[in-house]
Amino acid sequence: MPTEIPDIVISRLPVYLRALERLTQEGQEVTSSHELGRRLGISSAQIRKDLSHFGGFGKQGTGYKIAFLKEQLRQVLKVEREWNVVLVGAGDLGSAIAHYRGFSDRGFHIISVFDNSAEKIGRKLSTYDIEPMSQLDEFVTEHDIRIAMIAVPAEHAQQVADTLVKAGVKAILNYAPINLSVPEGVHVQYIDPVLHLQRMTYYLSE
Amino acid sequence: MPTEIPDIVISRLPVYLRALERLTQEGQEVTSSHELGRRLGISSAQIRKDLSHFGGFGKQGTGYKIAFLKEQLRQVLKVEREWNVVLVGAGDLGSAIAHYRGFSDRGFHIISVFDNSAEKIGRKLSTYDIEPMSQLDEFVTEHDIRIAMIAVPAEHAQQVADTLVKAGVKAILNYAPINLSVPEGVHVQYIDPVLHLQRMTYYLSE
DNA sequence: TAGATTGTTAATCGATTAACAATC
DNA sequence: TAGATTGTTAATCGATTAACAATC
Repeated sequence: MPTEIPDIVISRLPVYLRALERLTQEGQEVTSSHELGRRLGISSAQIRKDLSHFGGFGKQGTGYKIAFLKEQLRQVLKVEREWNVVLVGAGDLGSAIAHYRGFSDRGFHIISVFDNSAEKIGRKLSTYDIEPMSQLDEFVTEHDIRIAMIAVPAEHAQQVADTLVKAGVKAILNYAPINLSVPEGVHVQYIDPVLHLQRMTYYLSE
Repeated sequence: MPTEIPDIVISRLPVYLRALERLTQEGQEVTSSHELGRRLGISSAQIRKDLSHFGGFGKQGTGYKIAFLKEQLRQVLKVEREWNVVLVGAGDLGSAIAHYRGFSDRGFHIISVFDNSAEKIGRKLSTYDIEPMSQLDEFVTEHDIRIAMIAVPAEHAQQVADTLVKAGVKAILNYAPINLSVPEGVHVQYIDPVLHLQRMTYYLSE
């Protein structure tokens, strides 16, 4: 059995992948753990250790072929494929998310948007028709959706999450400023920009 | 001298604060490390240990008075005051940020928006006039701005960061999908939603 | 008083780093 | 071959957890 990879290692792989993509854009074809580490502010030892969990991707003396390493990381992370996701919430925040190009550029396609406000249902949000929440369950099941984004007010987020999980969603990107409780096996990541700002003000002098 | 508080402790305080605000909304006045831990999926010991870095905020036998603890955490984090921030980048992403209410609701006020596109300058973005990048330096200096948000394309982000730092900014919330290099004493937090999605796909079965 | 929960110390656990043999 | 850099093991470091005396 393959030994369990620590979550913290997995969480760094997308950062490595992003840096490698940047290096490619800059026209580079080979890199080393030292160069990558310098760019990311991480020790070279950590990068080598992290990568070694998945195999030997480099060559002693020369480093890593960027194209190859990128491909390997994409496969490990399962982002070499395209993913369909649903977005729940068509308010200010949902609207911003729906208009953001970065998701489909990088393989995550929003295929439907849901909201419970009678006046929004049927209207367009970016290129999407806003669907009623009552159809969320059925839609997720039928399209075998694994990933959802929640952009509803905090007080509805848990209930939306429950519906999503019941319908089979296994990964939730939660923009509501609240911790969700989900069963084992369901993954949640949080985005709350204010929280990031609050992590920095501590260090600011008067 | 007060012993150095680990960054990881600081990074959890806003999460505690957010949970306490939620409890207040639900009408609760007192809580315990156990209850908080259960809500957040964190051990009660960790919460007590984290809080104890800053003083004894609770009472044996009864727990923590929420209003008091919130106030203490706000002061520790320096979010009991209001902060002015600048936003650089008025594209899709910058536009979404400018329209987002959550920042000023929680004490972070965007007071100006900058972009380098000739066609955007002078136009309105939400309630803001878009200013030319050439005035960024002067504006930051004059208004003694400490916090900035970067929402420009990856290839310009480092250069924007350099300008900001030179003008005196000490905290950057970076939405561009690239690692910034900044001098010691300048803090950067990153927001890249795709990266969060990529941290979950690893765990999804075929 | 009895029950509950804090604040803190000591023990455990896990992650990071240092170091180096292997090898390109 | 000499120089460079990987992959990996062992050592270090730091964070989390367990446990409990103090005390409300």
